[in-house]
Amino acid sequence: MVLQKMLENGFNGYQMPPTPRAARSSRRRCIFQRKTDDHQLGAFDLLATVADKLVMEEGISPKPVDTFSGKEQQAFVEDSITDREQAKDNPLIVKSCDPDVCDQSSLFTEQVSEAPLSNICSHEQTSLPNDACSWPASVMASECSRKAGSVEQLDDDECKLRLGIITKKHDVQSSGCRLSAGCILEGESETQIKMDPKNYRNLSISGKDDMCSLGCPENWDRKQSALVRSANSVKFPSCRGHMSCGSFPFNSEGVKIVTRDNDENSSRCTQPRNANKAIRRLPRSGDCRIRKSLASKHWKATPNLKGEGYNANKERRNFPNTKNSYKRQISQRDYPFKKRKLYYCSSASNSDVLVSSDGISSLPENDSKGAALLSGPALPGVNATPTSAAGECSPFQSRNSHVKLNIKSFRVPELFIEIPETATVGSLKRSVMKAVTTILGGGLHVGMLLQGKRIRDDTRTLLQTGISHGNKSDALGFTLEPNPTQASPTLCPEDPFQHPHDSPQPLARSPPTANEVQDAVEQGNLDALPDPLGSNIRNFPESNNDSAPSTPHMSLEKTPTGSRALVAVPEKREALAIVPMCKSKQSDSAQRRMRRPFTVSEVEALVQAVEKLGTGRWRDVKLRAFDNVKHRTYVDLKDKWKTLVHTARISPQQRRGEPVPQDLLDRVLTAHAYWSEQQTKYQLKPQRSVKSLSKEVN
DNA sequence: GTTAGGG
DNA sequence: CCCTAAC
Repeated sequence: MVLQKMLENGFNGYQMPPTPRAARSSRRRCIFQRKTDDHQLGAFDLLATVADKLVMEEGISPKPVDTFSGKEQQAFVEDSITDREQAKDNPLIVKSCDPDVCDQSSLFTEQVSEAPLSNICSHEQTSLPNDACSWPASVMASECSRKAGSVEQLDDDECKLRLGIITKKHDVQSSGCRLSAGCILEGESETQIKMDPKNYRNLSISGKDDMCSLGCPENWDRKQSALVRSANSVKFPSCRGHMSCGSFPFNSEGVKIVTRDNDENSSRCTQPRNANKAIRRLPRSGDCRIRKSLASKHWKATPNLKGEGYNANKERRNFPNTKNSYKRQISQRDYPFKKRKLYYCSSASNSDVLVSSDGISSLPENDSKGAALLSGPALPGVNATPTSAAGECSPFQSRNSHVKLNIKSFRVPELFIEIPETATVGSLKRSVMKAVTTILGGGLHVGMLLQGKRIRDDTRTLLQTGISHGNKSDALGFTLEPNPTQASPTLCPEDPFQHPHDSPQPLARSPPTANEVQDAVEQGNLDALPDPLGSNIRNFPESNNDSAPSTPHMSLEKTPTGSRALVAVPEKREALAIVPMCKSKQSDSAQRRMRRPFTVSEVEALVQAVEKLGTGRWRDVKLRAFDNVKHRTYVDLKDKWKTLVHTARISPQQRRGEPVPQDLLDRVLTAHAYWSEQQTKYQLKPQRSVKSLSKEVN
């Protein structure tokens, strides 16, 4: 029995009660109660269970429509009955109680005659006809779209999984229908597509604090549910609680993005009433500039922590732990004040896909639209009865030829957000929210990847496509792609700082690699900016070059967790199951520091210091000549000296960059020769310390 | 944490 | 500038 299998595989969130053989002519309501410790299980698990149960015990094919009622802390599943006539009047309803509310142990189904559907949710606009189960997925989706008021059209014979995902969108965008994953597998008891509980948690945008975060654990059992609605409008905040798996809280109107942070009083990023507009129209001030850079593997945060007095010792004190942290901090401080590209690395989970059980399906470079990645490889956790493979879409397929897919979570596309460092965390959060909603709000398309290759032929069966049960779990992947026609990526069209090429065009272009992004940031943007040091050069070397002159007022609050974590992870959101971002290699490496060529003044100061202190005492050199220049570490000075020596030795024609006065180069060679000699002497005569030598020099 | 040196 | 071995 399927249920049994599920239990064996750890899917024990629900206990199936003895089910009364309900007369199909009556409306039934099954109430599932979850154990508290299984609260992380998502609605999809429930639905899968229900679907299986229905198939196994009732012999009925679930109808791919379900609704969730977060407000009531319940999830409902409406299933059609094979007998259309009966089904029409007597839908089977499966209800899941909120784990926090319901008793843990009991789980039962009850036959409820004449259970008023309307009490559960407004079905009129969300339900598909009871015979919808017999429709081709595309038809169903179309119908769903139609009912939902969406223009979304699906390709014919689209995989039902896709259907489910897409329709979920409708569910949020309007009062549209929603397809349950469990129902996707119609007619086959063995087939099940369910969300992995753990990953399921990574799917949503938290509604708890009205903030966009990825990885809300309890998605459907929110106090407020957008799904319980009477009209087409969905309230954003409530809706968010439901953002499970493809259901994005997006409303065509009346969406108000509210963050919990009240620290932002600025009006620069106010929330427009219209979500789409909100996204498109960011304040003229240009503070919010959000660009999506496609699909990369992760988000990076390039934080900038300025305003902290600097000295080497302090630097060390502040970042005593690791070299990396030290480096990272320095890096953060180093970022130019003018334009800052913040890569939000909310978490690996945000960016990382979720794919199959064991792996991550990488997003191919050519998968341009892949903003969100959803992959669903074979589900290892489920006992498979592997056979050949078959298209799950077809109810007529052999019973034994089904592919089991497990969609653990999906990935939020990489966002490119530019925001002034004077902006508050609150505004930043809102920016992220806008970016996310912008990308997702336009609707989603689902793409499929097999072995990294995009599957474009929707008419082929899974078997023909090569998707079989024996596939490696990471072979198959799904991508959730923003709908190019609806998404309004241009968040700040009026932003004076936004150049045409900065406009998000995520949907159409290939996802840039991390390097590409970086290049874009550094070359296209950062480097184009005036040298921040330029105005400070005169004060060199004693001046505090690093204190971003142009932002004297800046009072960027330091983020405890560092700016890299800025976004995504709200400090106290225990609920957010966010995978540590440091998992990925990319996110592991901090953003490379911006290149800051040494100025002649700096070179002079360096040469002078080295002449006095000698080589090999870079920390002292740093303290002596660059003590208040945050962005120059002793390693930098050492490196610069190295390059200076090299530069001095090559012909002027070979030199690049800002020319260093020959006299300085001469001094470099002289000092280098001298100290090299001293070093040699030191090695030969250990009794004479380098320090004493330097004193002699002084 | 610093230094030295390769990349 | 990054990385890291070596100290």
